Amino acid sequence: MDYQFKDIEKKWQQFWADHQTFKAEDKTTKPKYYVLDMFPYPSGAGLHVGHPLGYIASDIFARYKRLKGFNVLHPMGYDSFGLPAEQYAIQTGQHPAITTEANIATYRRQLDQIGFSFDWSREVRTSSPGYYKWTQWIFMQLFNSWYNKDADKAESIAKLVSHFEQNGSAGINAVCDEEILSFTAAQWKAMSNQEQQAELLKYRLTYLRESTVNWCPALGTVLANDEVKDGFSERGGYPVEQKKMMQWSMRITAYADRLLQGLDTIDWPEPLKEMQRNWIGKSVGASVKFPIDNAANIKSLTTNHYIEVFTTRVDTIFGVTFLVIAPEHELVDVLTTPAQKADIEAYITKTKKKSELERMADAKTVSGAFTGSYVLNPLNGEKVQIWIADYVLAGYGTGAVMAVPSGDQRDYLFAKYFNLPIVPIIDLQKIDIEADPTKEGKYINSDFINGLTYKEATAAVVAKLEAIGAGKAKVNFRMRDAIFGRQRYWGEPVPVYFKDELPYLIEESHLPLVLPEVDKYLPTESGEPPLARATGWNYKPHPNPTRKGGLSEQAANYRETADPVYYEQLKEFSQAHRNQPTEAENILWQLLRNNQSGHKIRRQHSIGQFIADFVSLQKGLVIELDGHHHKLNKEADDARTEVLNHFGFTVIKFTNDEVLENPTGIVEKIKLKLDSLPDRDKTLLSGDADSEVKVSPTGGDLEGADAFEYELSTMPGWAGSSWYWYRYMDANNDHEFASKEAIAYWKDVDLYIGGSEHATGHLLYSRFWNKFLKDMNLVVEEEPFKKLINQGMIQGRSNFVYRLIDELGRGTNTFVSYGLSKQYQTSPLHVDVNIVENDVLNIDKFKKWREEYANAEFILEGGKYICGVEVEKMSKSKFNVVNPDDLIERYGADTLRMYEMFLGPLEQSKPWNTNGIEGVFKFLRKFWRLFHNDAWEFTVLNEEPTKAELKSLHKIIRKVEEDIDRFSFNTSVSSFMIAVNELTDLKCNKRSILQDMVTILSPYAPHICEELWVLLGNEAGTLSYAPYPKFNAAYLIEDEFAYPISINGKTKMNLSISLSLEPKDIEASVLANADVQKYLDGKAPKKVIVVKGRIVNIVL
RNA sequence: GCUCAGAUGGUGGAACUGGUAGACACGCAGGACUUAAAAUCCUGUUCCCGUAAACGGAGUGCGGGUUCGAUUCCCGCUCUGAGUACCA
Repeated sequence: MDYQFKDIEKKWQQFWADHQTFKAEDKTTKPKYYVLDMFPYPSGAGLHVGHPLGYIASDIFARYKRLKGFNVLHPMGYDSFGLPAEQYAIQTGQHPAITTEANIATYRRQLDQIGFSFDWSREVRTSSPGYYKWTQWIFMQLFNSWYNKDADKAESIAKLVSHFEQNGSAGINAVCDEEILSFTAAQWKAMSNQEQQAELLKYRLTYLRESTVNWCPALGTVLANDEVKDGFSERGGYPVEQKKMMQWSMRITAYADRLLQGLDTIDWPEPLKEMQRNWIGKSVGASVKFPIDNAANIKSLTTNHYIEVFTTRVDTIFGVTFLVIAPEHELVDVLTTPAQKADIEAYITKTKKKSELERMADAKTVSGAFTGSYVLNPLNGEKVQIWIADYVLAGYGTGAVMAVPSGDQRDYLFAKYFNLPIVPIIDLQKIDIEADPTKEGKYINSDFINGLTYKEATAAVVAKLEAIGAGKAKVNFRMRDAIFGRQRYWGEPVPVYFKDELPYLIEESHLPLVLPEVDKYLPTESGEPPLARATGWNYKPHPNPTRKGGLSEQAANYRETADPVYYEQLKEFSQAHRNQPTEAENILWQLLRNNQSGHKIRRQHSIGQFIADFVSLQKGLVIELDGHHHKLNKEADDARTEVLNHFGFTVIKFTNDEVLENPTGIVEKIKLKLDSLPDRDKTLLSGDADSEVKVSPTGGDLEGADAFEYELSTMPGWAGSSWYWYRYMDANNDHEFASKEAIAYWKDVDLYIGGSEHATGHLLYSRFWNKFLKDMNLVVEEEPFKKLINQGMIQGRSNFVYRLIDELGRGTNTFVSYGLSKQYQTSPLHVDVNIVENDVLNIDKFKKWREEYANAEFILEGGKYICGVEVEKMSKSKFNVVNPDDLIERYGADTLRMYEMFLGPLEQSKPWNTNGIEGVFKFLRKFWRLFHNDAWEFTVLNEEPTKAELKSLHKIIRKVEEDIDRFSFNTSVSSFMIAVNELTDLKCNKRSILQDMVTILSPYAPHICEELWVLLGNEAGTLSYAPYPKFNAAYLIEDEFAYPISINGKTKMNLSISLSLEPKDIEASVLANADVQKYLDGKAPKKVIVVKGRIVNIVL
């Protein structure tokens, strides 16, 4: 048979799913290898052709590692909390869980048909309670920790408390807030609990802090910087104001230095590391205190009698001619003299109108105002003017800068503008037209460092400052603590409640804190986050619903209807089902939970010996969802219905497809049914007569006088993705985020593939959480991702048609081919790339594409309509989106996989272009044909292979090994083509050669290889774990080599010479050659270079 | 401005440590098979001069340098892409 990719691919995808072929082992003697793709957000648009690029590369690598004898962990899951689903929910009222579920289903279908070897038994979703329970748990660990600088690691807050109790605040060297109290042990003990908690919050690794946000009252939400344009929201154009807000923050700055150091230990692309280094922004310098002149006479100057600055060029301190402080600086009022008051106030008013972004963006205009006061240079006592200017930001460093106009361009412009002195401080400085920040040369005008070099001067100045107590060497980081709260609905609830305005953790046994239902996904009218809409959602820490005097209510309730004989077993089953719901079950559950139908619905609840998918105990209605399983067991199913009827239950059934197509319609039907039913007769189920149906309490609906408010903001998008690689190690663990054994075995990710857009977000936060978990002894590695590869972005490639324009500038219905378009007046229009092949427009399809083109006319070149081309972002509006589904339909997954790799180096960005895909498809067909005769009958011989055949095989064995090791997948695809071309020329159909070829090719094109593997007589499913063929260099040894003979470095001809000859003999043999003599033209060569096995070069 | 990456035929790209530039594929041109088309197969295809061909010259963004020999190493520049920014 010809190569039937559709049947083959369907068959093997089903086989892998049925046999769990790629399930990673937990207990094995094999070495481990963990290959991970960056967590996808399941967007509504589904996969486009750019997404699978990295997944295909990682899949090839994973499959290759299996062949090489590794136990490979290659999981996939979804970062399923996020803004798009919430936006959609706001617009349509559709629960984000449902949208997300549907999107995941699309993703899964698309991923499956590309033939990835994921271990789906470990799938995780950040939005499922079973997952975010542990995100919340890690949050709790961060809350319960502080950073001990002396130990250089995070420690338990209990340890800090015991230190306070014994020694007070003395001797603590922590990363913490700036305004901490100093106290003795006795004073600590005398504090109220509330005072103590308030103080501890200043140390916790996650803490509440007031921060400024872009608040949009009209939208009732906080906007990111890039959602604000010129003081108005990008969406809707409503005014945006700066608002202070209490926000959860993560003390990532505690880890700044370790995050920086760690970069040297990991194998990541250099540009990516550089980005992180810049982001962390470590600068080594000094802090210097400038005493305020005449401080004693300034009224209300109570605290500091100096202004502190941070500088990276402390060596330039003698060039300081003025000081600039931020307009918001706390000392501005105090320092402003009466004469300057009007100026300063006017300037501050002006500044207030600018956003922080605008202040940073405007680099050209120089502005500022003099306060009228002075500081003294601590090293020479010179009087220095104090100015305010908006280029200095209060939030950065100390909010003050020492200005050195000779060395800093910004200070230079400022000094020129306001006529302030500019003092050169280095002899080589050239400062006639601009500042010169050089470090070369010797110092001048600089007191005791005159004549010194940069290094000497810096050391001398720091030493002097320290000696007189006016400053010290200091390291500053650009990175700030990360805000960890979002005023959104679709995210993890923060496991915190408030008592007397202070945050406390909920009890661990109450995790997960489940996201409550709300009527709308919008902020409240008073501007509170959407969670404030949840009715009765508050926390009551006690009494603890544990089973002191018997069963908890929930458990009792469960036992109520369960057959006692099977109780334990049933409980286990239903728990497992709840943790792994099907798509349809999950969607339906989101719509039925929390009495949304007006009735209490339970899921996976046991009745007799059975487990019902959903049940209302009150009404006795069982709702069953049918998958394939039930269809196959019609008899058993009917029997079950009969028994349930007997117990007084009504059973209604829906298929999964019905639920997926129209979930709300199904819910309507269920409601109608429930309303029409009388209450169930409870006497029918044995032992059930006098038990009372109670609504079981969840963490959410506890009632009581002393219930407390939960935190109403949710966690940001990066929370769930900051630890997910550990969950894959032990994805179904109910007791821990991952077991100690699993973590000890899998340790870290060996290969991580994804885009560089995550450089300063996900990849930095993940490293931070990982280091924290390491400090807590919960994980074993300091760095989570040992090796990282950035896949390049796939850009779109747009096609254009050129519409003829008439004399009046109006568009006509005539289109000019690209090559002729310059001879006419035309305007280019995007045309759908899917009706263009190799830049030739399919005219029939074009006419059908849009009604208005039905009668279009064309001016052709060479009988064809050629389209113009441009590289742009891939987007629907540009009609350049290529969907993998279409390509798989036409060519199959194996072709798509190989073509995406063939496109070029993985790391490089490139425009998507389907032009070459035919070649890859032809290659696979040619490969298939090696195993078949002219009549397409499978024909493979058991003959001994020839030398030439063995050479082809071993060349490719080695080539693919080398290429995969350096992630050069495109070159290995080319090599496969060469090998198959060679074997075709040799008419090779020898089993020993072809079977090895199948193994080598299988990571790239797994479906066709599985099929051929079985045709060759091997057991189905064994290919994925077959040993990779062993390379034997002996087959590649050559006796002769065609030496290129060059004259003065220009190749003139080739001469075959035995490789056993030594350079001296080669030279003699070359010079004796008649053709060479012709080139020499009787002249004696000056020099002859011979490199054995490489080249001969004759210099004349 | 700074940091990083890149620039090779009509196109995607190859050349791994300085040693035959353009592998492999697309496209294009010509041919075979066919009533025809599709599919398939064969041949050619860096540019220029010349041309039946041999042959000759130029050539890896631009200008220099090191070397017997440079796409590869060094110096200077241009352009493209990514990140980042009054960060003290």
